[in-house]
Amino acid sequence: MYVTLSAENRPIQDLHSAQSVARNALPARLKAGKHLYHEGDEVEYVYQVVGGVVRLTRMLENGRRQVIAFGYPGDIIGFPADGCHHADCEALVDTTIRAYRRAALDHGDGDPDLHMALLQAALQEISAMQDHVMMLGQKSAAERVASFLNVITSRHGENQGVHRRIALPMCRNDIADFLGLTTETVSRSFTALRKAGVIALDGAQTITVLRSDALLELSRGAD
Amino acid sequence: MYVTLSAENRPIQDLHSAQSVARNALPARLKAGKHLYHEGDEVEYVYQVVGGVVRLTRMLENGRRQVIAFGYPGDIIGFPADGCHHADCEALVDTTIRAYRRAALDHGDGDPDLHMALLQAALQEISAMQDHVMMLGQKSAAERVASFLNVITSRHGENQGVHRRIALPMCRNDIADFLGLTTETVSRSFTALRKAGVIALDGAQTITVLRSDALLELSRGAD
DNA sequence: CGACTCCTTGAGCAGCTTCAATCGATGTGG
DNA sequence: CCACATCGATTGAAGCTGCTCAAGGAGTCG
Repeated sequence: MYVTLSAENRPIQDLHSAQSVARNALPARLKAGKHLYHEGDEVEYVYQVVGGVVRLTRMLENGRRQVIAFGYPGDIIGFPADGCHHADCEALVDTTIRAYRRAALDHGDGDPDLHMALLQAALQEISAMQDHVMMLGQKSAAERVASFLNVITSRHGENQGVHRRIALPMCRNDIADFLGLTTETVSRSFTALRKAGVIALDGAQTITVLRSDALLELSRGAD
Repeated sequence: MYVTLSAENRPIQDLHSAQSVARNALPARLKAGKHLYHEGDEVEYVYQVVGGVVRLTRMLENGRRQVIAFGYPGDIIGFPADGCHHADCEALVDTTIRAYRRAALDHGDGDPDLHMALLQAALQEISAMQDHVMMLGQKSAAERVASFLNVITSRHGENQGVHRRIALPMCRNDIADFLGLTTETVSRSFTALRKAGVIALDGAQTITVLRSDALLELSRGAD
C-alpha cells in the first residue's frame, strides 16, 4: 500500500487470480505524465499498479495541492466514495496497471478471493491514511522527510552492497506537497541529511541510505 | 462519517436491518471516559455509534498524540487493518453503540445489505481521511479551526433561530490534536472568530455560528 | 471555600515559509 | 561542439505563523 509511515514490507499481492482473468482484469499501459483518472470521474474500475509509479493528488479551490499518496507496484488505487474518484491519478513514469471492474469490489463479481483482497486493500488504505494524518499533524519537517525516505527506501529501494538505494521518480515539489512542506524545506532537509552522513545523493533523484538506523531514529523524532 | 472537511449531511444509516438483528447487532453502552478498544487489540467487532460521541486517537512513541476522528451517531468505527485496531477509541460522553461481528464486514455473515453498508462506510472513511490529510497538509491554523467548526456545526449542530448551535463534547486539547495545533492556538482562533462576530461562545463548550457564510469563507482560506 | 481542571491571554522565540538568486543538468539551435 | 535557454534543485536572507513558557481567569466538585 502506498507510501506511508508504516514501513512493513508487505508482499506484492497478485490479485490476478486464474479465475478472475477473463472477467475482471484488463491490463493497460500509461505513459509518464498521463492521467489514469481525474477527481470527480465516475468510478468504473479500481486499479492495481503492476509496474511504475503513480501520484494521487487533490486540489483545493485556491490552487493549493496535496499529494495523497504515491502508488507503487502492488498498490490498489481508485477506491470510490459516492461512486466518484476523489483524487487525480497521474503516472510519474511509464506505468502498467491492471483494472478490475468496480463490481469486483462491491460484491466480488463471481470471484470471492478477489473481493476479499480488494476489501483488505481498502482497510489497509484507511490505516495508511491515518498514518499520514499522524505524520502531518504531529511531526516536524525533518521528521517528515526522514519518515518519507525511510519508508520509501525500505519498501521500494534495492540493496547496494550494505546500503539501500532508490531512484525517486517524483520531484521535490511532489514530495513537499506529500509532506505538507515547501520544496525549499524538503531540499534543505535532504541537504542536512547528506551533510550528517545519513544519506548520499547521486544527482537529485537517486539517494542511498548510508545509516538506516540514524534515519529511523530521526523519523521518530526527539523524545 | 466522522468529522472531516466534507460537510455533506449524510442521513444516519441504520444498519440495524431486520434481518441482522439476531445475528449481528449487540447493543452496548459506554460511560464517558471509558475505552471501547485500544490500539493493537484484535478486532472482533466493528461498531456503529448510535448515540453520544467517541474519540479515536493514535499515539506516537514519544507521547505525541493525534486525534484521528470524532465519531458521531451513524458513524462506523473500528475497521480492522491486519486484524487489529490501529487507534484507541474512548467515549467523550455517555455513548451507545451497536456491535457487528467482523464477519459481517468480511463476507456479510448472511446479510448482504449489511455487508454492502459496511463496505460503503469503509470507502467513505478513506475519502474522509484524505480530507483530513488535505487539511493538515495545506491549511493554516485559522483555516483548520474554521473548517472544523463549519463541519461539526453543519453536520451535528441544531438550529437556534436563524443560527446554528452546537455543544462540543471534546476539550480544546482534543481539537488541537485533531487539527495538528496546540490548545493555545485553537483557543486564540476561537477568540478571533468571536471578536470578528462569526461565532458566539456560551461557555467554552457551546458555540453558535452567527455568520456561517463567513465561517465557510474562512475555512476555504485566502486565494 | 479551596483545589482542581480547563480555557484564555501575553510575551518571546523557533521553525518554516517567502522571496530571490545561483547552481546544475538537460536539451536545442547555430 | 559550444553557446544559450530552460527547468528543477539548492542556498541565502528576512519575515511571519504558530509554538513554548508562563500567568491569570472561569467553572466544577469535594
